[in-house]
Amino acid sequence: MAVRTPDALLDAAEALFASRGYEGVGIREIADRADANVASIRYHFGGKRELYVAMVRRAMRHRPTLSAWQLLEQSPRSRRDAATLLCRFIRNFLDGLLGDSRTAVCARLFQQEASSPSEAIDDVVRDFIAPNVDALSRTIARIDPDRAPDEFPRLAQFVLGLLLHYHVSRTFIERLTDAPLDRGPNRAAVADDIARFTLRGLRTREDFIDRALEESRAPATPPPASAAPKGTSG
Amino acid sequence: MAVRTPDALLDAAEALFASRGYEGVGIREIADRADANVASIRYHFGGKRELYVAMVRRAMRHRPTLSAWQLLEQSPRSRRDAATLLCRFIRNFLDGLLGDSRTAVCARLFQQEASSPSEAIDDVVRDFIAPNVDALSRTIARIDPDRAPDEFPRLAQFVLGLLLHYHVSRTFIERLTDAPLDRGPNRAAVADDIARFTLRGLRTREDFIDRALEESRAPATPPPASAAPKGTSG
DNA sequence: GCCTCTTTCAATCGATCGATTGACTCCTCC
DNA sequence: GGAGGAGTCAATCGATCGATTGAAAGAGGC
Repeated sequence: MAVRTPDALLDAAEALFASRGYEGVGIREIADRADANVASIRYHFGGKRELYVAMVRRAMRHRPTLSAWQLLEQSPRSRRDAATLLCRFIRNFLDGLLGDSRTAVCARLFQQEASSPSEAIDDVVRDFIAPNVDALSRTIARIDPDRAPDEFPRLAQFVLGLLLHYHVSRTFIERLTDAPLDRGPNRAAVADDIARFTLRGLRTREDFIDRALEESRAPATPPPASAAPKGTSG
Repeated sequence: MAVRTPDALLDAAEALFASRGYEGVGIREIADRADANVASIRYHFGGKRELYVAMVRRAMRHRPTLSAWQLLEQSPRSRRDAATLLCRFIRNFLDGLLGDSRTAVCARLFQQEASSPSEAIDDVVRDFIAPNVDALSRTIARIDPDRAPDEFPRLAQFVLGLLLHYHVSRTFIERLTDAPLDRGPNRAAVADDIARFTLRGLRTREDFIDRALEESRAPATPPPASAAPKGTSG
């Protein structure tokens, strides 16, 4: 057998719960998708509820592997570098959010936990939201440092709000504009506009904004020199 | 009898579906809350699904009565007036969203329709989202007119994203900051920061921002003189 | 071979779901 | 007073829900 039953159940539960919600999915469908027996859910997890909580916890623990958030682990050395990094993050995050990646799944679970919290909500905050808001706050502090320290988390929420809106309200936005967010050109234009709007909100000089947007389109590392910023395990 | 059974069913359905979702509520609970019999749902609407759709349609048709959106029916005569109006709208909208008003119910239904659309989604777009985005776009066009016309709807989405984020992610934001958004001071601070962030994103002059925020705290009509801008039916 | 522990499986549990029935009450019109 | 439609009601339908059972299958130790 390729994967053990508990993992297969968690995978199936993640896909189904994320797309149709807790009440919208029955344990039989989960078991079928996982090629397992219904009773295996009770055997391995205790019940439907416990499976859901375990699935959310696991999904949130996978946060460090999401590429957009990895970007924010860098420490930009100047305001301009920080602005470039933020542009890169915004584009990367939006790509993950509107594509079919794990970011979208996380966002959907995030949304469900927000509207009806489960026992896993503490894990969602601790393992996912708090670290991400921290990292975003730090980058923002580099861009617009002349603020009281307690302002940065709120500004981080603003950036998150702008981005998540295109996930939460995607159905409506696509219906209003008749422009699908699936493909590249429209999505890239949205990312650019969000970046511009955000940098202006962070009091970035106009010429910095243009340069940051341009530099953020370069492939990998922000400036040519300096040590490689990779901090992941491998 | 105070209200007719169909209205009582719609009222009960609105409260229950908005808070727990379509799958999370049974028709018996709806009927109980409405002091009606289960069979009355089938008799008056045809079934659970039809009741839900009728409820959403009715809720969206009540949009013009939401106070924040009424504000945007004004036509500000200057950029500064427009900025003041936007500040007022942001504060008013956030108050409705985080309070217990009909705005919050609409937002919750909006959210559910976005994540799993029903047959009522066209009505949501036509009766609620499109007019509101239009009104917001027009105000934004007054504040930052030197843009291509197709940019304004997107900027309106940005404002909506910033605001709705405090509804969608409210659970997490309150847990992160340990500051409840129920009462006034914190909520007002959030509204001020959103307004400042937005106006900067709309390239408003800094001295205009300060004055707009200050003026927006005045009670009713923006400037002292001029005709009363009320355009509602009554 | 035999015992033990883990895991899987078909079958079934009681509860609840939305839908539906047929009798009953109430009001109106003739 | 009686016919007829509108609306309400308790009761029940089959289906599905999550939970649970006991037997069967597999793996490892002796």
